[in-house]
Amino acid sequence: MELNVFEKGAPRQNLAISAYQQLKHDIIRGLYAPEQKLLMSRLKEQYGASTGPLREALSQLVADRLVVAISQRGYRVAPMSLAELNDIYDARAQLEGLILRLAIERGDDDWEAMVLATAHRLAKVTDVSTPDELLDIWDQRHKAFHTAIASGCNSPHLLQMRDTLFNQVERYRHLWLQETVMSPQALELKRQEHAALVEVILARDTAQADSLMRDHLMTPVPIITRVLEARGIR
Amino acid sequence: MELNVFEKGAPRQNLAISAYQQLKHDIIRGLYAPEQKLLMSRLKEQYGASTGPLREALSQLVADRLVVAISQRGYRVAPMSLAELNDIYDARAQLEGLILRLAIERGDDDWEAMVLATAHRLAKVTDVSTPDELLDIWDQRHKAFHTAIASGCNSPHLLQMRDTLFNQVERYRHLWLQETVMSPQALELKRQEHAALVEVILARDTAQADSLMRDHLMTPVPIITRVLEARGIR
DNA sequence: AGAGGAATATATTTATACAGAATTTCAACA
DNA sequence: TGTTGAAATTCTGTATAAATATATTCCTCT
Repeated sequence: MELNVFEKGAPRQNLAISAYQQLKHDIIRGLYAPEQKLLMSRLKEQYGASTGPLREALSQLVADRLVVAISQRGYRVAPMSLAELNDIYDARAQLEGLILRLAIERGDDDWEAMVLATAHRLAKVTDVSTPDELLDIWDQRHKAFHTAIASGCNSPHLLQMRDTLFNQVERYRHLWLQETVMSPQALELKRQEHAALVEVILARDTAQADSLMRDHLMTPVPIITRVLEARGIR
Repeated sequence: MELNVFEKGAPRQNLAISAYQQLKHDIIRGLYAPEQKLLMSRLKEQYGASTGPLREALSQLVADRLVVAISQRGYRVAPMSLAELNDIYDARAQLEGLILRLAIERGDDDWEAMVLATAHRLAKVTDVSTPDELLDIWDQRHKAFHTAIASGCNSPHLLQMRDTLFNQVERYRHLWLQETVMSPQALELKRQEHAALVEVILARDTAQADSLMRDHLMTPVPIITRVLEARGIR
């Protein structure tokens, strides 16, 4: 009998797909510098795939705006800039605000329950052991919390756009996570922000929720700005 | 000296790129039915490219959500449904509303000038000769008008999301354009809607503009619904 | 005889290796 | 210093081979 590693319905792994996932991961984590050339020969040995699948993976990363392609001149990691940082975070705050207002308008009881549940899981994350594990689990539950809130808007296409934008944000956001080592104080502050968010959301206070969400999303920008400037990126 | 056909910065033509553009065009124009299988062998002779470039083109169409890929089972044209129609148009109305509010808030004098200019070009489109040409030119200037309005928001990323969503809308929108043969009356009605939009936009009347824009964008939905139902799509 | 299911055959996707075209590099020279 | 022109590198596309899925045939059992 064959051993079936994959979930039912999940697409079986291609070289193109796995190369795409790994490359994306590595670019977001800053393994390759912005504007660095992505040499086929290097990628081939790095990801164990040949030109065909790799070009396919790179095409998708171009669509994600994490890579730029110049015909006959290969692929490069997309540049980073303060202008892009500001625009991405602004666009994200605007979009997330829109989605939140819709969610408050459209969300049902299941949605409220989901928001409460994910908020609770996030608040309880202080218990775990090592700092590395803490950061991983906190980030994962933090994403789940915000995704739960957004899901209330009930629009697959708006949520898809939110995802796409998040992919682009994540490269900048990673700089923030590296910088902020998640002190107990910072964690407690975030916990309070989230609690406040939950409260106004469940009270269906659109204006207040919108405002809190914006502030919550924009806080990393000054820190990331500092990091980028320190690296000579303007 | 080399002859340079292309704009500065515009990517030079690849087989992958031209195959992508043609395929996208053909899918939007309904040349391939929803869920129709896209056979490599057929695509190869149709677009004069071999598997490599074609897979690359198809990858990008998957990112555009115009094509779906199933591992080891090839590519299919993305399905269409009433649910998707409604969600796409809703998401678009919401996003366009958001962008319009920001444009009214942020747009400068150049923006106002551009809105007026493109509105004028659109209003003057009745003069041209054949009906086919009329539809082409009207559609082109109509897009330019709405793009000019949106550009005021001053956010490349929001405009990029708008573009992406518009690609997905266009397959449905094409059904509407085919159905509405652009009678002089319909054209006159649209002209009035656009004039009203320009007026409230320049008056910076956010609420009114938002409301007019929503109505303007949502009008095709009932007609497209009828067409889809007539084709047995629900 | 007809339905169900294994076994075979065909078709299709996926990956690789190679050939041709374009670009970049780098040294020689004005 | 700047330019020119080969050599090397790299990108782009095709042909081919391997893996996988789909269709067909044929056999068995009720």
